[in-house]
Amino acid sequence: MAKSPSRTPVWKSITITLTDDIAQGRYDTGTKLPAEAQLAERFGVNRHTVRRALADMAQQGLVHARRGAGVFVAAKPTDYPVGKRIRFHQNIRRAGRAPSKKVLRLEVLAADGREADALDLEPGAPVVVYEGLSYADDHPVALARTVFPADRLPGIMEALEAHESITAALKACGVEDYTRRETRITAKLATATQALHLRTSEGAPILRTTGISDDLQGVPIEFGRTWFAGDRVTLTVGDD
Amino acid sequence: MAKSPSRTPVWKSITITLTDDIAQGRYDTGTKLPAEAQLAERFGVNRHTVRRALADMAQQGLVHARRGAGVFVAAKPTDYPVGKRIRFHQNIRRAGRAPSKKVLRLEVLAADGREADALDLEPGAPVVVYEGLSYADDHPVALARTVFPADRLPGIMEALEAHESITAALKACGVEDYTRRETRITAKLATATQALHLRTSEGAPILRTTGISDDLQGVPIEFGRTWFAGDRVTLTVGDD
DNA sequence: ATGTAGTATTTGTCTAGTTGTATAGGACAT
DNA sequence: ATGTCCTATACAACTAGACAAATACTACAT
Repeated sequence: MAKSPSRTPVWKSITITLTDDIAQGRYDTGTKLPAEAQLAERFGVNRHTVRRALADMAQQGLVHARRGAGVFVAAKPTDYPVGKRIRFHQNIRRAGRAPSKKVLRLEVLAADGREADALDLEPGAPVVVYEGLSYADDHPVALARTVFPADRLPGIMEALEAHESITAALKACGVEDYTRRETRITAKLATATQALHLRTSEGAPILRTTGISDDLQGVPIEFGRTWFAGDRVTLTVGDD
Repeated sequence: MAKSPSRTPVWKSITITLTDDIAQGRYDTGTKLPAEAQLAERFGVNRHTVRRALADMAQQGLVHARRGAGVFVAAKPTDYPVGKRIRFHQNIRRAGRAPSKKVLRLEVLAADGREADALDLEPGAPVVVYEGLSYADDHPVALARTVFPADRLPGIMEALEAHESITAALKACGVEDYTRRETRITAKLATATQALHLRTSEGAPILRTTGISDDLQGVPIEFGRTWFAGDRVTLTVGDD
């Protein structure tokens, strides 16, 4: 007897294959996928199993089904440029999609060791902790936890609440421009809460970026981590 | 049977009985056995005891179970010649069996790098992707994924749909003859979907051939991979 | 050309049946 | 004591078939 029968459900492997087909551009945005019955033939499974896979993809916002018409590709995995100038709203808009954000947490705390180190502060200095979700076309793309030096950016808390983008909030605090000093990227597995926010499953692959941004004088003004749903986002590095 | 302590386990006697039933032709190859629950009732044992017997028979390659569908009597081994002239229908017919094929997928897509390289095309040029199952006496023998250059073979898509064999379809597109430039053979483990198509189990050994065919002028007209159920197919090389 | 009716196609939903897996426990031989 | 054989129960994963509902397509009358 073979040792491991079906460790991964069949429907999941179908999800992976179809998601890859879309990511590779074999099915473009807006085009119709083959009918469920045809996909069932192609994969050698019952139609219901294909439906299970498509339902999973629909929940992630990758496809959208219309009864009687077909299943259509809703969105290609988002290309997200990582470089010196990271501006979420600009990036998403450039991809022809509607950016928005939701504040999950906003409070003033004392900086811990690593935060103080990254932001060049005394340990225990007040920092504004922002946690939020970023959306593209109402689909969650990124979960971010960002720390700002409170004393260096008076009014940042109110600005973050009022303005739609972080760039706009920083500008309201007198930061005309800012650039990324460095960005580190690693792969993680989604925790339960991360999965909930990013509308993926616990244990799904996650891209985590860690970065520090400076203002034009080279003074650090932001230290944060961002988590991306790995199967829906492609980080691109290089051209900037 | 009084209270004599049976030296042979119950499950083994079930194996013997069922194996004999198959050998006697009471269950033909490809047909479904009664459900495990019914067999359990017939033998007056628990379902798990029947499963133990069926697992033993499955390991011997006598039967094959499909979750949700049933347990089926496995097909007999097939010899499959590999050489310069590979013609599935001819090969199968020569073995005294009835060939047929089923189209699983037929789409026009953009060629990826390897496909373009193999077919001597520009990357992104249109290719017809064909995926199909080949049968001998209604038993799946091979799972094929073949890529044809769309521009070089006008009408190939309709021809593949209409004609019973690939050779016939190519002839309809003006390809009188074609030969294998090279064939590579490796062993793989069956993925879930491959196993479903070939009626074997995930993780079972699979023979994979990769090949390119040229027309009489030496122009590549086909690049494809074919998967065979390793325990049911013997590839033969040499005489041609 | 245009609207309409009919047909075929496609997704949504439901019910039922089958195998795969996990857990728990009793009987029995070595 | 330990492992094998068998029973019992429950649930997950998948198949199978049928029908409803929404849409797309085609032929036809005007």
